[in-house]
Amino acid sequence: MPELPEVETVRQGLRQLVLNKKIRNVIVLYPKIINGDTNIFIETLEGLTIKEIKRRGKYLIFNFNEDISMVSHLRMEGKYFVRQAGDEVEKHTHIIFEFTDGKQLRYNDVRKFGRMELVKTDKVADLKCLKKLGPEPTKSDFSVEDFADKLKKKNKMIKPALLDQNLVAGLGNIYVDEVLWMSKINPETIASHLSKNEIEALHDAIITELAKAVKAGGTTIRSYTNAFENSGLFQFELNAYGRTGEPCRRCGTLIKKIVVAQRGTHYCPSCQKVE
DNA sequence: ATGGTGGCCTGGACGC
DNA sequence: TGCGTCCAGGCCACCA
Repeated sequence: MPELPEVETVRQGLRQLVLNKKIRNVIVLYPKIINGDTNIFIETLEGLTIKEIKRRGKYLIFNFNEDISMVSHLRMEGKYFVRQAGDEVEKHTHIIFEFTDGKQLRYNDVRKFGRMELVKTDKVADLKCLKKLGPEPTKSDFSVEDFADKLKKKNKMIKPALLDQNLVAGLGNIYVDEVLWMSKINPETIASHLSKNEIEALHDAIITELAKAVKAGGTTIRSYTNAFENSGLFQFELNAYGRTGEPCRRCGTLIKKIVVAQRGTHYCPSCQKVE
């Protein structure tokens, strides 16, 4: 579910809720969520304290003491929330981190797609999944020159190219539709065919839109909530995603939904023509 | 190396 | 009401 703005919002909430808490024990109800040996996962975490929570792309990174980190990906519907020991365990809760103060951090995931794994803190950056991530979508990390060079070599459509996390990290189906609408690019345009102006507009839209969505606390379409179980607000600012049949806010043409690379794709057939 | 497909899971919306 | 079908915010293994 969550894309960069939602993961960042979860991170900020979790920092407020569980930073400096010490794990008393870990209960694993659905082991497939954990990459690697479940017993080692449990034994390693017991007695450790959460010192910091970071993010890279859509990955959450929990830093513990003892040079241990946990890399966690929520995929489509993963959520973290806090409960009190003894509270009824809800239906889709798969992992429970019980703290020494009686609070619990619970990982809940209806579709069981999420994954987490332990790694030495100094080896986090070497993880295969993190190594292939492109730059963070910020002014300081995301260079328009590098972006243009990579796009020139891509022979696939721009939508799947942006969903691939190695061009730039953090975009998912919602925000790809949004940044393409914003920069007036048709989602089926072959990436290498984009003009310099289009690339610059796209680059700018990626940085601006994701930052705006972080400020709004992310987008809640169906199930996403932050660590406090609140919805985001960015759905009210969407221009393309989920607006099938509604008028384009620029030109009034009805937003159309098609399938691109097996993903539902929303765009304005007038503003976003293939060049 | 690159680009395209199926699979992982469950539940909600919709049509009959 | 009940059943079947389709769809869903992501990623990886695998194929040509």
